[in-house]
Amino acid sequence: MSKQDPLAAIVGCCEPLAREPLSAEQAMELSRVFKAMGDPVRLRLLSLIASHAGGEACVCDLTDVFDLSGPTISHHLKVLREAGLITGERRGTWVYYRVRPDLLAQVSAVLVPAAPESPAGMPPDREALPVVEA
Amino acid sequence: MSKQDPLAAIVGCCEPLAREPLSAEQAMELSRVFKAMGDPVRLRLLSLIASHAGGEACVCDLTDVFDLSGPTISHHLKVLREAGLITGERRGTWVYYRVRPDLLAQVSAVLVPAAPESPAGMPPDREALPVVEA
DNA sequence: CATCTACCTTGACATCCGTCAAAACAGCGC
DNA sequence: GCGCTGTTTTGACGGATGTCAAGGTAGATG
Repeated sequence: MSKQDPLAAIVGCCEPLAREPLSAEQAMELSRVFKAMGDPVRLRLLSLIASHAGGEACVCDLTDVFDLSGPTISHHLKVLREAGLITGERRGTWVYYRVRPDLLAQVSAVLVPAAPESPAGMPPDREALPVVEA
Repeated sequence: MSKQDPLAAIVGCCEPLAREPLSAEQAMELSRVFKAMGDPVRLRLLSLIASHAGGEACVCDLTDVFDLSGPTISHHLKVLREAGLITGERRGTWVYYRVRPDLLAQVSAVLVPAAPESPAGMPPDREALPVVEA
């Protein structure tokens, strides 16, 4: 459970949620990644980096997209970095960030709904259960 | 953008992150789901419900798993419910929760790394870029 | 109707978090 | 070495959040 590289904790970590409950430790590590993505600015930053031409984005490409100060963007990038979602590389005065697709793939796989191993014969009306009125 | 049913906002919402940046609105909706999963207790609750026999769990199955008070569990379930991740149904004095697999599938799909449309010819050494030393 | 169990809501509190101004650090060119 | 640009860190502040005690609601039973 390395704090410096959450990927090490998450690789091979978890069956799909629908198959097996997470342990307290697994939930602790995985929730850190979700919490990092739980802010709209950070989520947009992640998507900007992931989809940027060349698979990486310079901080200078990111800061003007938001009406926020430089330190705020820097702070958000740090949160993403520490969650293991991105890696950064300095090239001269510029810093370029890339996403870690392996981590995203892992997290994505944990969320996948019940695999085709779902029990056959489930009553189809189960899907129509009413939502609780709050 | 219904506040009562985030699924309505997320269905068909988003290309994979790696393909296209999220808009501010998309990020706002999606980050709400991630924020809901960004707490270890809530993530464990979600996994317990998702993997429970019969695809649903009664609150009474959940409360003893944690060393937390009833109101805290209730609050967490509410957060998950309002994020659209679970639905609840009262049966007599008991309340049963189920996950919404369609929402999970959507969110999972957004996180999937670059699809097979990735540009061929990417230099393989790109994966070995060093992590910035903090 | 009274009593019970299960669950949810309210309000208070301590802790956490997003934001920015100021300061500091990293790298470059002269 | 100095001045510049780009980026990160630090510290303060206001707002958000996890937790629980107290209180309330929903449903079942006698």
